[in-house]
Amino acid sequence: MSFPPRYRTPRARSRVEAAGAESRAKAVRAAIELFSTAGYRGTSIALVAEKADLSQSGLLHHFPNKAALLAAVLEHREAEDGRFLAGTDDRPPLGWAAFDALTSLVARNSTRPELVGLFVRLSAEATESGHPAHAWLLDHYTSTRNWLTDAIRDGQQRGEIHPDAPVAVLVRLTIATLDGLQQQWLLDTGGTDMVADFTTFVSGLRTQWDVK
Amino acid sequence: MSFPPRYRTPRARSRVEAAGAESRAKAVRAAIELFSTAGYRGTSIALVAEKADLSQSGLLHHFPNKAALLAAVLEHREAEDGRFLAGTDDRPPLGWAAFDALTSLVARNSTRPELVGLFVRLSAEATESGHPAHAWLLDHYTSTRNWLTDAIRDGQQRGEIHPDAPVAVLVRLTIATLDGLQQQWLLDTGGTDMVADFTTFVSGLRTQWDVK
DNA sequence: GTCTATATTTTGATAGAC
DNA sequence: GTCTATCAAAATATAGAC
Repeated sequence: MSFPPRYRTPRARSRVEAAGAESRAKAVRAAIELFSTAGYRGTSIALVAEKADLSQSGLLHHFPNKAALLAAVLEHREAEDGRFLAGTDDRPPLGWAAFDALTSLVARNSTRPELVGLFVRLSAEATESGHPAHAWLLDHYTSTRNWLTDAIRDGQQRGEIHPDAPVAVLVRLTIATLDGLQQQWLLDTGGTDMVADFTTFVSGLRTQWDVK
Repeated sequence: MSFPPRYRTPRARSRVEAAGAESRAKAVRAAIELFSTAGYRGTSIALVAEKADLSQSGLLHHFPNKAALLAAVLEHREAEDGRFLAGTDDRPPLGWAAFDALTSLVARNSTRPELVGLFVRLSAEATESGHPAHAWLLDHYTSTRNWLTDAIRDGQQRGEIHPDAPVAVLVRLTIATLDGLQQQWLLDTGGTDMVADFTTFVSGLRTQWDVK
């Protein structure tokens, strides 16, 4: 984990605590909205506070500083993702099914421009090694890459994906496609269909590396 | 053009003008370096000035404001690109040759992390409609898309690329791949080989859509 | 063309009352 | 938990001397 959890594990709350938690959650939502359009650097905590109907100090009561707010945002995002890719089952999708799961993820993302914006902007910002989300970003890419690598390898072992498929390259290309499509989708005035495009990409992979 | 040119067209300069132009160019170079790591929003003009061995006001003598500095940076980038994709010939590469030209571009980029960083960061920042580089970014994507679209269509007409190839989708996927690989390349500690990955992508396209 | 000095705003953060 | 008041630092920009 790149950021230590600042939420306590859920438990029964007194009424006062519940009110506080609500403000906090409101602040996180506001931060997501603003970070996703102006980025982390581009949004002031004052603006987040305003959007959350709090004073600046009221906001800073919940987070020691701006970086902590970002940490909470990232945490929330991961939680909302809720291990989406793990599938509704307990078992993660493997082989080509992993690509289907990714397609579902794209479909879901295309209804959530805020989350896409958040990710695209933070990904670019946090490439810098000093950025407060740098560790998170590294972790995100590493785990995504590992997950997809394992899925493809499993497909090869089960004779579903061709053994000659260059796994590492395909993993990087797939992730690149996902990221790049999001970038274009954000920029476009609604013209591009991420799902259709990614589907085409996947079917290209299949025609080349499917064992049939 | 999204930004009006602020450089005059080259001509003979007096010695005083030459000194001024040198400071200006130095500032642009410094700005590129800083924008490419911390982004536009993340770098102050004071820092750019320092890196260019100028006072802040000395820098602002050449550019009315920060946005103008950014405009000069973008202009410089386009100039340095020097219509790289147009090829060394007078004629732009068409059909599969366009993808070879893109591969060359990737190879060139992989020796210039500053330019890649600049583009990746600005692309993400400038997705926002209020950003000073927003128009530039739109223009950049539009012209790239048009160029590649025309190249593929030409390949189809000459019987080099399969007529059933979904041109618009391939264009978006190719651009997405380029952008996404740059993102990963920036993040990585030197592990990924953009050129090799993109080459694999292109050969995938060829095996699927080449007319042979 | 370049500098020093300064004005103005914005930002992140703290202190302390309620 | 939330607010008002306040601070110190940083950032953009301008004025005017040289």
